[in-house]
Amino acid sequence: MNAVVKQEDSRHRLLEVAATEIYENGYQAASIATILAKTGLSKGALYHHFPKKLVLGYAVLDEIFIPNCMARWTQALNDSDPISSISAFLREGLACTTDENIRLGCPINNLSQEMSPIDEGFRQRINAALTYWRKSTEEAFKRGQQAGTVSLRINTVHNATFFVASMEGMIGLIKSAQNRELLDECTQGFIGYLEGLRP
Amino acid sequence: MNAVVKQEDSRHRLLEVAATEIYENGYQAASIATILAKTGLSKGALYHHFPKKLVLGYAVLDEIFIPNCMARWTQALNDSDPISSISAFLREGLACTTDENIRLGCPINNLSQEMSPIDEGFRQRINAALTYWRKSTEEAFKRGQQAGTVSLRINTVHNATFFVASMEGMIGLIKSAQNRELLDECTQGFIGYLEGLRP
DNA sequence: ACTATAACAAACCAACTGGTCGGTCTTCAA
DNA sequence: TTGAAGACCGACCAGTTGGTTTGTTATAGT
Repeated sequence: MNAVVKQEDSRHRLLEVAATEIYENGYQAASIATILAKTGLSKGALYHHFPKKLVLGYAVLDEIFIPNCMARWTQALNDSDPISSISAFLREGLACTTDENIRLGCPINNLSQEMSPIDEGFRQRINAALTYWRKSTEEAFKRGQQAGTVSLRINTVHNATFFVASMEGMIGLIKSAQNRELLDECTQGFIGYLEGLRP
Repeated sequence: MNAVVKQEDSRHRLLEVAATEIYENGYQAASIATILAKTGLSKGALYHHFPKKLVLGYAVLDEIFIPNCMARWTQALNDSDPISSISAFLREGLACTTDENIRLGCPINNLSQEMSPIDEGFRQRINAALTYWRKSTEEAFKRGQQAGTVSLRINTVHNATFFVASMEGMIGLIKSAQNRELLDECTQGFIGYLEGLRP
């Protein structure tokens, strides 16, 4: 019993330390040695739970990054007035963005930019997450159209895709600017676009 | 004389091979050994022209990536109807985007995401380029307002920032999707947003 | 002709990379 | 009591990393 707890403990600790390490340095530059140092575990422990570094990377994506993002988003969408709720989501994001978030951006987007071209496993996982994000946004727009809060003249597919792209782009832009003001400006431009989707 | 030519030759070759290597793998994962192999030059040659890998990286950014991007953009902007010219730019981008572009995205954005958090030299260079891009877009919007082709009710700063963000985001999104159709959808959503900025 | 210097070449280096392997300790079922 | 398996340790490995050093060749200025 205790052994099982300890196992789950070690696996979890490995996963979380690896997540922050990958978030800070990217997957390729994330060093197994430093992950082990920060967990206090040994190489044997890591390679007992994960056969390769790649598998550890996939696990971080599947079990930490993607669930985290999805939770926050789906929670913000169940509404018949998506434009308002998304705007609120943006404003809330503006408020609760930490300095670390500004510096490091979105973990999924980071991995996407780094790994998509060179590893299919990463790419497919990230693409699935982004596709889900696009689809759920698209459905939110459709619900808005039915409820009369979104213009019937807009194409929900196009705008959902553009929305997700802009979202990732905004976070990325802030990363190189490292400037909160710019995040504010961009958010206002973003909200302006969203308001333009009303009937 | 011949020596000078040869020097410029070697430096240039180094720079260009390094550029494609960095474009493919990112800066950190770009291997000096493979760059040398592809140029046919020796380590002595490289470290004669560039004292460190970092300096080579900066040079690639300063002398290849940034000029390339700037040229294409400023060329697209000198117009009193920026919305039309930007839309045309997007449509042209849609048409002339190679498979490699789809797979690898925008070199500057790649470096931005990878290096901004961990190296100030990269960050400042990229930020300067993006700032220039934002400012020139903002001025294009202003010119449009004076010419009556852009609504006076929009905030040019906010929308210029949002535009640049969306641009980078779109390229990034396509990278993980690796899907031309999605680029088309996103472009249409993008153009829809731009059209909404008219009076 | 002489010399200084630019332009390379290539052997060499310490540090680090992800990954392996033999062994140890604990837990638990038979 | 015994045996098997899970959990973990840490020495070890081959290969790679960016970077240095020593040496050679070619060219330009004097």
